[in-house]
Amino acid sequence: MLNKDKLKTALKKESLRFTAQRQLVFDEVCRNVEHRDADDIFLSLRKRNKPVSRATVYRTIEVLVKNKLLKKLDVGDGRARYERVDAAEHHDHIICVECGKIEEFIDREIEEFQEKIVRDRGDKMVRHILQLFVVCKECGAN
Amino acid sequence: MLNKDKLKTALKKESLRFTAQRQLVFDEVCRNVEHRDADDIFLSLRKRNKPVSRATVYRTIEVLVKNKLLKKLDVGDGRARYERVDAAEHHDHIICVECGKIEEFIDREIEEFQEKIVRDRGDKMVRHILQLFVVCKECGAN
DNA sequence: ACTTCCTTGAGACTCATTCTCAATAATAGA
DNA sequence: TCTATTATTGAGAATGAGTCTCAAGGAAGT
Repeated sequence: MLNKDKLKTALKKESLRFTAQRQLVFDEVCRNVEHRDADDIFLSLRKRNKPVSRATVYRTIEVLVKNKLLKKLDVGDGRARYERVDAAEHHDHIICVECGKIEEFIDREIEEFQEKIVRDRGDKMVRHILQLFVVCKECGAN
Repeated sequence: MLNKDKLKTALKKESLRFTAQRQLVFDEVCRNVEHRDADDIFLSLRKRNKPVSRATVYRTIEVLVKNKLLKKLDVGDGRARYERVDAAEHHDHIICVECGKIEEFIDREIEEFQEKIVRDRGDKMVRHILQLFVVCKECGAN
């Protein structure tokens, strides 16, 4: 499905109108720069002379997250990060506490253990967070 | 080691003075009510006629977290929770997105997988977060 | 095109947390 | 113990990410 159609589908599902601003925000997050915060997106649009207000950026992000076109990431510094969701598999994050670099990893086995824990308790998994805070190889070398 | 000594040791290590306020905050968090936010601690002290200012509560919490007498927990609602660290083993959290209940679990195998991932990359683990967001059994039944 | 009612933008507001700074208290030294 | 030094405290101001307000503008159905 084309990007534009993904957005339109999501908006229809939410009974929201398709607008130029929502398209601009979605285009911006689709530029595939990873782990950006809301202000990055706002400023990037403004810089490219496609200004959309902060309020609209936040409002649009909310819709995108709700419809799984965008993933929200909390790295514990009080600013949410967002990353585009595409066909790629679910992944978790390794965050360097010194340089702030965020990398991704996947571990099927851990995923399965998590599922099992929840299933065994009789709960229903909604989502999960697995974050490994490290001093990365480069930072550790200094 | 006695609680008071744990605090004194931490303060000495940080070159900070032992004060009645810091003792009060530490006593309060040691009352073992789990997963409290900073304002809970502040209000609880005030209610028991042991008022300590918000600023001091926050400042003391920071020292306690840094010295691993308290663990900070981010459940994604914008208010940090704190739980006392005692002899008990490290654990992770299951959070119900409907009722807000926070429970704990331990899984040695997941822990080991995490260690291995970091080790294999050449990074050094500082801490990790594993949170399973669920609809719990009780909430799912309704 | 008309009408309805949703969306937008600018800035006010919220709320957790941090900062400021003058008054107070802890510690070291005499 | 008394004093000098320097850290700590508290009240409230400041911060900053995110949310809300509401009048003006725009999308969509008829």
